[in-house]
Amino acid sequence: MSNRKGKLHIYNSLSGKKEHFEPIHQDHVGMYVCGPTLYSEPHMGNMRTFINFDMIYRYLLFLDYRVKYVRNITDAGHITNSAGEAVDSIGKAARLEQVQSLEIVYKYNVKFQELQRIYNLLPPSIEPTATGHIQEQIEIIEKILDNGLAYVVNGSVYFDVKAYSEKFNYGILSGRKVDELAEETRTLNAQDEKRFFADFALWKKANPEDMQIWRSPWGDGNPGWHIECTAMSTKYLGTQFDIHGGGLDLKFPHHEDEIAQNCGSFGCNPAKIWMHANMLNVNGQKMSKSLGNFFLPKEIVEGTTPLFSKGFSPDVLRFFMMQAHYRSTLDFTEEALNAAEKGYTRLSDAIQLLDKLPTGETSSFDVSALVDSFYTAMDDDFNTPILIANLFEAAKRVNLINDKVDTISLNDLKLLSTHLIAFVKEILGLQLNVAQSDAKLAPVMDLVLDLRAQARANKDWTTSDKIRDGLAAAGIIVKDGKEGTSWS
RNA sequence: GUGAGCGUGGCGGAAUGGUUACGCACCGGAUUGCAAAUCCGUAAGCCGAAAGGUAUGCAGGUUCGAGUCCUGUCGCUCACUCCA
Repeated sequence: MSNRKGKLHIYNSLSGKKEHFEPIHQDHVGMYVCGPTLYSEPHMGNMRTFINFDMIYRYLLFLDYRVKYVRNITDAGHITNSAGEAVDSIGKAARLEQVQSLEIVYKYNVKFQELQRIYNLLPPSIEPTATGHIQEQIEIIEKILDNGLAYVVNGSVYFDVKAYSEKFNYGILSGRKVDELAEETRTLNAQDEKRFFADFALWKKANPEDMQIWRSPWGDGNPGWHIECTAMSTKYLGTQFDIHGGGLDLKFPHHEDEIAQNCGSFGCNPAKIWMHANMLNVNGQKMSKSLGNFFLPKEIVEGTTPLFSKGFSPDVLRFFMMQAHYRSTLDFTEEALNAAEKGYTRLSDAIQLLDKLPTGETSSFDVSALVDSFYTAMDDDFNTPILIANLFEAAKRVNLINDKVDTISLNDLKLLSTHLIAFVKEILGLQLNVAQSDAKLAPVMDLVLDLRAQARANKDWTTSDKIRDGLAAAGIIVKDGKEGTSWS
C-alpha cells in the first residue's frame, strides 16, 4: 500500500487551504494532538476530536508512514487564565471532591483509558504528562527570556506579545491583529502584572492554596497553560514537526500562543500543518452543562442519558461521526443517530457476506476503480463522508453479486474484500462486532432452522413464525434469502 | 464589539467554478406464505393541469456557467474567560 503515499492533501489552518502533504522526513510523520485535561470525565465533544485524530492517525499508518503520534495529558491545573486570575481546575475539582490533585488526575485518567478502549482508539505512540515535564517547560521559558521576549514580574513570567510581534506575526493562525487586540474594551484586572493585554503567563507564582507547586528560577509556582505543549512537542517531535492538531476551540489563544512560544524560543513555527477538528452540537447547540444537553460518552452507549430514548453502540457512534467531515460541526439528534444505526447495519451486513460470495470468470464492474475511490476520498483531506458513500457503492455491489446480478472474479474479490475490510476496520476504526459465533450455538441453530424449513415446506406458518419470533426475542435475526436461510 | 467559520431536500450530510453524492425516512415495483433482508425505480422546496419554470438563508454582482468567488443583509456556531 506504500505506493499510495504521496497523494494526500490536508487542509492547513495556517494557510486556509488544502496542501499537498510532504513529510519533513521522508516516510516519517510527527503528529502532536492536544489531549484532555483530567479534571472531569471527557464528554462526547472531547471524544469527537480524539476519534477524528484517531482516524487520521490510522490512515497515515495505513499509507505506510511511520507515525510518531504524541497526545499529551494535562495533569497540572491551568493555573492562570489570560486575565491573570488563578483558575486551577484540577485543584478546584480536588477540593470539591475532598481528595488530592493526583487522585483527581488518576481517577479521570482511568476513565479516559476506558473510553479509549470502548471507542476503539489506537493508543498514541506517547502520552506524556505535563507534570512529568516541568523541567523542560522551565528550560523553554528561560530560552524565551534569553531572547528578550518575556519578562519577570514578582515571581511570575509573562510572554511579551508586543516585543514578539516586532519579529514575528502574532495572530498568524487565528487572524487576529495585535493592534486590534489592544483596542479591545476588556479592562485589565487591577492587580494584573502584565504590560499588555495579550501577554500571557509562562510561569505563575504560587498561591498559598495551590495544591500543586514546583520550584523554578523565579520562585515556587506553576507553569502557564500553553507551555506544556511546547515543551513536550519539542522533546518528542523536535522543534518543527509535521502535524499539530486539536479542537477548533483551542485555535485561539492556545495554539496561537504555542506558535509564539516556539518561535520565541526556537525561531520556527512548531508545525507545518495545523489541523482543527470542529465542534459537536446537540440539538443545534454546543454541548454544555448549563444548557442541559450534556452527556457522557459512556451514557450514550449505555442508553442512560435522558436526551436519547435508547443507547447506541460505539461503532454506530463512530460511524455517525465519520459520516460528517472532521472540519464540519456535527449535530447529535436521535433521528440522525437512528439513521446512522440503520446505515451502519447495512454496511456491516454486506461485509459479512464477503467470504460467502460466488466468484466467476470475470467481473461485471470495475473493481479497481471502486477501490481507488476509497483512497481518493481519504486523500482529499480525510473526506470520510465521501469514503462512506463509496463504501456503500461497494456494499451495493456485494449484495448484487450475492443476488447473482453482478459477477466478480476471484482476484477482484480478494482486492475488494481486503480493501473494504481495511477501510472499515483499520481506517474508520469500526469493529464490526459480530455476534460471537459460539461453537455450541452453530449446530443448534442449524437444527432449529432445519426444523423451521420443514415447517415452511409443509406450509405450517404457525410453527415457522413461532421459531422466527422466538429467535428474534432472543436477539437472533433470521433472514430468508434465495439461497436459504441465514441468521445473525 | 472583535476574530474564525457555517446556512444545501422530511432528517443527517457531501460537492478542484461545470448534471445537488451518499445514508435514513417516504412512495411504487421485483423477491417472499406474510415479514425482515436484498435489488430496481420514482420523487424529494416553490409556481403550474401539464409541458415547463424557479430553486443550496435573503438581495445584488463577477462569469459562457456560481452551493462554491465578490459586496451587502439576516440567522446560527465557535473563539476573545477553563474548553476538544
